[in-house]
Amino acid sequence: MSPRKTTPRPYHHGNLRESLLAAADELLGRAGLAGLTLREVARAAGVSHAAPYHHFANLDELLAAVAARSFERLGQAMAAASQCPDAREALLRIGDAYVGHARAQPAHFRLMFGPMLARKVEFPALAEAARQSFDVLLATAERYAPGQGAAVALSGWSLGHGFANLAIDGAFEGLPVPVSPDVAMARHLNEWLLPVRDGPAAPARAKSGQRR
Amino acid sequence: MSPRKTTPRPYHHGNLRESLLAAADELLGRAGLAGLTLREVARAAGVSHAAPYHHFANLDELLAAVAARSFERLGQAMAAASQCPDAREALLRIGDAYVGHARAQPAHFRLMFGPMLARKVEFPALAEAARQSFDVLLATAERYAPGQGAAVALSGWSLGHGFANLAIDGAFEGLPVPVSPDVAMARHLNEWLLPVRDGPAAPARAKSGQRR
DNA sequence: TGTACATCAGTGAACGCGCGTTCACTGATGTAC
DNA sequence: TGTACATCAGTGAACGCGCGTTCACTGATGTAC
Repeated sequence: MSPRKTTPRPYHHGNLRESLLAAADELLGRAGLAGLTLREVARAAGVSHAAPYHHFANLDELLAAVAARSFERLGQAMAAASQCPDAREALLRIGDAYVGHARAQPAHFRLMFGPMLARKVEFPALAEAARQSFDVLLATAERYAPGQGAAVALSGWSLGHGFANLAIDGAFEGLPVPVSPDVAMARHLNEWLLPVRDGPAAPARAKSGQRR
Repeated sequence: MSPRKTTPRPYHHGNLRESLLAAADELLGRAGLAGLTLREVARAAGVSHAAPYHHFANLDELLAAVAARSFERLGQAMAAASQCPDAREALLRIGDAYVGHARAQPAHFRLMFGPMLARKVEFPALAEAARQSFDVLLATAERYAPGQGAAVALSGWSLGHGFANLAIDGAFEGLPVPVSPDVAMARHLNEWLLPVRDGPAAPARAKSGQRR
């Protein structure tokens, strides 16, 4: 058998778009947001740095695609969590999934809510993926507190999002209180936000914090 | 009177460090985090781009100093809000100050919780300013719910921080629920988190969301 | 009060870097007949 | 099944950019005597 030096890379890749996205995904986790450049992605995918331009108009478009994919994964995890029959527990598990996602892939999390999200009008796939994630949360919140789903969803989202960001940014380090930046801690705070309900006939919450 | 072309800038500036910080502060608001470069700061302060190196070892040190100043301003606003005799109202006002600060200076807010905070060990002034802000919150939370200050503080911080971030990142735009990314909305969610207490003898909250 | 001198705080040229993007090109693929 | 040709998806050189940082320098300031 004649020794072939290296497997000759086919001139035409076949599925470079997917390969680029996969490479970008991996690179984002390894090098962070600042390390996610077009040239570095091309390098990781094993093609010349000009090749990506046949699949993405520019860097922003690739970033938006990576962000959209992350949102899809998050949405799927949240949807799975929402299957729990008990609405309150479902909300808590959604929170677990959210914070878990942020902690497992902090750079992805930052990208998802970074400058691309503000330009979601330009990137329909990203906007759609983000909306679907929110829909899962909203539906479950509505199930938990009929008629007050929006308030519950926004409170829970804010709390989970804030905790996740503070955790991955290291804001909790060195604080004079016992706090671990993990999912268990987030759930504890989330439970605080979600009183156990008596059942379908439970009295609705007061409008403006007048409950006790 | 002989027409002097321009007021001759003195070779020695006198207080360049302060001028650089002020210029950086202004620039951050105008050009965002990505626009905050050493060269641009020097330009804005009217000195050569090498001059800052006599006052800051490198870019990171300047960024950390700007972040520390922002934290000091936030801490002062929070401290003022905490003066309210009613502890619950004081907590709500601290939240107002927090979200208001984020909305008024989103780029500053991002810098404060950005990569510099994770390296707070290297920047004592930043760590100190951040800690003082948290202390204000913690003390007020403890006043509101003696013995449970930490949980209240962390819940409120997470909620306010998450809301602020989602608001300035544009995450609320286009959502299928009525939500305005402003201080009033944040206060509404915060009230949800903080039940009205009966007084010093009010029953303590259940440990794990068992209240209703 | 003068003077010599060390130190301080600026200047401007220069370095190297990696980036996004463009361009002419070329090899591979698909298709009409 | 062959063949001519259009289109597609790569390559590699090149452009210009602004950045952080370094360096030798110089003018201004402060101080010892």
